[in-house]
Amino acid sequence: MKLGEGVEWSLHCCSVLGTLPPGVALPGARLAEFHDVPASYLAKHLQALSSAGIVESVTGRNGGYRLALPADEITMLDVVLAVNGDEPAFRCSEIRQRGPSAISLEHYVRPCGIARAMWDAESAWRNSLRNTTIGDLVGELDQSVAPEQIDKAITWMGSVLR
Amino acid sequence: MKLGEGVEWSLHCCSVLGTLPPGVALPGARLAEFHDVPASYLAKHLQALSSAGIVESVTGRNGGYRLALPADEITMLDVVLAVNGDEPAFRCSEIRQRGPSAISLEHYVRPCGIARAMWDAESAWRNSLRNTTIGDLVGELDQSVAPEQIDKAITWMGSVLR
DNA sequence: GTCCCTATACTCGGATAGCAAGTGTCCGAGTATAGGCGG
DNA sequence: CCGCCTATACTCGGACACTTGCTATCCGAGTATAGGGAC
Repeated sequence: MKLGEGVEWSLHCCSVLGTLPPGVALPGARLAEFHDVPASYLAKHLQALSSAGIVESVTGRNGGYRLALPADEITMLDVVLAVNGDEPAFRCSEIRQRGPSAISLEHYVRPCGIARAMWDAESAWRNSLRNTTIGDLVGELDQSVAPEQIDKAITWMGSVLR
Repeated sequence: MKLGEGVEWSLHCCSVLGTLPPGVALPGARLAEFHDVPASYLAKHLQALSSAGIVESVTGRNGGYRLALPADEITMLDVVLAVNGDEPAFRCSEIRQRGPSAISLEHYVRPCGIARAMWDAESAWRNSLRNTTIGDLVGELDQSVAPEQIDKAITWMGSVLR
């Protein structure tokens, strides 16, 4: 079980976009510069976010990305699934239907206990992520980020948005 | 986020081993045959379970694998972590310490909200898996497996264990 | 001064290589058993 | 008939190829803007 690096980047990007004034877009290249990550690769994930309807792209000059919904209506789960794919982590291959003790297919009506337990665990994981929105992340930035860094970020943002 | 196939195999193997009389060992090749999976590859995961102290190997003729602990003392989480690695799925690369708004290292004392939320979700996942033991899985086999299949499995097992 | 047109520069989007990890396989080291031999 | 010894066959354990998916990159299509020119 491993989560791709793009998940972290995407969540940070959404947080940044959530701090912008409504309607203002930030280019992908600027988002990459702000986080010091490869711009070309970040673009791939921003594309996924765009396809999922989480961010929307503004083309042309002074274009970029901006949140497609209010920050409070975007959950962390939405972002994670958009970037990492919405397939469940555990996939039951029904190996109980194979081997020397297999019986006719019609007897397998109830999922096996292993699959149920794994899916329950994944539901717990998803529910936890569903309980935090991008708006929550933005709201607690002043608690986890030093004021000095916030000032620098605001200054940089002002020079970029122009 | 994707869980390797070996996780499923390992959990099923532990369930099977949990049904055996105490002290009896089942060779990896028979476990593979019972589940109809590649024996050579399953051996790799059984090795991991052995290293983790979940199963113990009995060498030589009539050897094989058996649970190293009572089935009620082995949680699903133990098995999953042994096979899939115990690294957290989400790894914070501290990208907030990079880019144009970075400040001196000493200001980053509290983990960022994103990492905290991701870790909380993973804790929920782990806690859920911790609440189910191999013994629980064995105990509910008669609810999720048809009696006919149980009979066939017992018959096969008897012919193999000799 | 105002409006329109064009060229520009900037944006996103998808198609294209490189690499790590999971997947699959193999052969060698070690051991408990089965059978034969001697007493 | 009983005990010992040896050869065997079977076990696990680690070292070696292959495939999938994540990582990283590039170039082309499209558009809002900026500037210049005409009215």
